[in-house]
Order: sequence, then C-alpha cells, then structure tokens
Amino acid sequence: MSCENRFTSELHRRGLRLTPQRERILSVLHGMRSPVTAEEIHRRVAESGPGVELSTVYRTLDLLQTFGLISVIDRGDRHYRYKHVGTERPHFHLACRICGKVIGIDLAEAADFASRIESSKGFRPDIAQVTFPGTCRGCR
Amino acid sequence: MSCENRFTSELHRRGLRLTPQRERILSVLHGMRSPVTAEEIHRRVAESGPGVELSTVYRTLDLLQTFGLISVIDRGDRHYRYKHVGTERPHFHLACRICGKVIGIDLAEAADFASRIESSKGFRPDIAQVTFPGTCRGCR
DNA sequence: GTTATTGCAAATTATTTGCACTTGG
DNA sequence: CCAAGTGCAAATAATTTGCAATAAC
Repeated sequence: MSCENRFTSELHRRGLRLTPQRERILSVLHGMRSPVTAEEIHRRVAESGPGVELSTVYRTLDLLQTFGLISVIDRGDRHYRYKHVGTERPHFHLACRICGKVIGIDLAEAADFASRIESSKGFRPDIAQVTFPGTCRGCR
Repeated sequence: MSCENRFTSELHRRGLRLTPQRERILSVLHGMRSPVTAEEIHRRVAESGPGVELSTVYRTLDLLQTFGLISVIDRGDRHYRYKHVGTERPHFHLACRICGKVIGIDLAEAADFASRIESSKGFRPDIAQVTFPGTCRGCR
C-alpha cells in the first residue's frame, strides 16, 4: 500500500480527517531524500501554494510519528529532523558530524549487538530509534 | 588525579579561574548517581547556600564538557542531562523510557558492532556519545 | 450538522547573550 | 591591577497550546 493510502486509512480508522494541509506535508516528506526539520517542511510547503502554519506542521508530524510513517532523527543539536519511512525495512541511522550526511542501516546489522545487551544487562535497546554520531569516510 | 584537581589544572592551563560557583557545580555533579539537567543542578546548588545563576550553570557545563569531565545524555525529550565522568572508563548509556533509569555500559561491549559498521559502511560511529532508549528488565 | 482541524497569537521551555559590576590570581 | 567571571535581565529558538472560525465527512 502506498504511504498516502496508509495515511488515509490510519486517519479514518481513528475518525480523523484527511486535509489538504496534511496531504501537502506528507508529500514534502515523501519527496525529501534527507531528513528535514519542521521549519524546512514549513518552507517547502509554502513553495507550492498558500502557506501552512508551522503549528499545523508540528501537529501533523505528531500524527505521522504515531502512525509510524516517519522516524525522528536527533543529531544532538536540538533540531529534530523527520524522515519518511513508509514501507522501508526497519533501520537506524548514522549521521556524520562534519558534513551532516545521514545513512540508513538495516536493523539486522545491529541484531547481535542488541541481543548481547539484552542478555547481559536485561535491557532491550530500541536501536531503530537511534542515530549514531560519527564521521563518514569522506570526512576523514 | 581527582576530578577536582583535574578541573583546576585544566582551568589554569587555559588561563581560566577557579571560582566558588564552579567548585559547587562540579561538586553537585560529583555527588549525583544519575544524570541531571541543568535545572536540577541549579536547584541542588541553591540548597547548599546562596544560589548560583542558571546561566552560570550552563557556562560551567560547557567548560566541563570541553575538559571531558562530564558526558551529555540525550533521552530525546529535549532535556539534556549531564553526568560526571571523571576517571571512569569510556562508556555509553542505556536509558529506560519507562522509569528513566540510566545504565552505563563499558564501550568494549560495543566494539564488535562499531568495527562492523566501520568496515562495511566506512562510517566510524562515536558510540560513547550515544544513549540507547529502550526498556529495562524491571519495566517489562 | 457535527466534530475535527486550522490559523493565529500568545505561552512555554530550554538555553544563550550583552553588559556593568565583581573578583581571582 | 585587570582580564575572567558572575548576576541579572533581555533575547533566542523550537515547540506547544487556547480558542474562535472553518471545513471534512
């Protein structure tokens, strides 16, 4: 199912409504390769017609998170960035401190690590939520 | 060397000064088991005498970070928390979403994972900076 | 028609900054 | 002494909230 359809059906399931604002916000996220801040979404939406309020962007991002259609990336700079997930496999992120590039890695790559932590510490880490800061090859 | 001495010598090395405010802030951090927010440090410092300004707390936390005497924990709730590191071995953190408990794990536990990411993606993750959200045994 | 949703403005929260006064070395 | 540091107040910055008007279903 396309993510637009999934959005619509998740909305309807909860008695919520599909508005043009919500469609446009999702479509901006859909068109972005790299993670964007709420501010950037706000700006992009405005490029394609009458602006949508920033507060509406935040409210929609909340919904999309709840539905699992986007994931949140935290580079530790107090600017949350949002990225469309849609129907991709679960993954986590690497974010280069120098150039800012974000790489998605399949969650399976961290499976050994996660189970090691779980068996030794009894703690189940949610690695799909994590963004690892570090440096990419190009920046070293 | 005790961390107070290290603080003093790092300050002197840069021509900076040891003030009572800085001593009291470090001492609060020193006495805390779990990571604290700037706000909490501010409150604790006030308990032991005339208050220190919140802006001074932030400025001192910056210094302590620069000197590597504290590490920053980000639970993703927009409240940075600071934890005394001192002479401990390098480690990363697990933070339970339910009860908020933070566990420190020796960096060696993540060595295999880190080298796997580095050799397959050319990205060197800085795991000592990461706090993994998740759930602890007690909360499941 | 009803209730969810939006726009708008004001409130909140965490943090930072400018600056005159104070103080450590 | 005198540059570094502090308190204080004001400025930012990102996000959240209250509410009356609007629109989706």
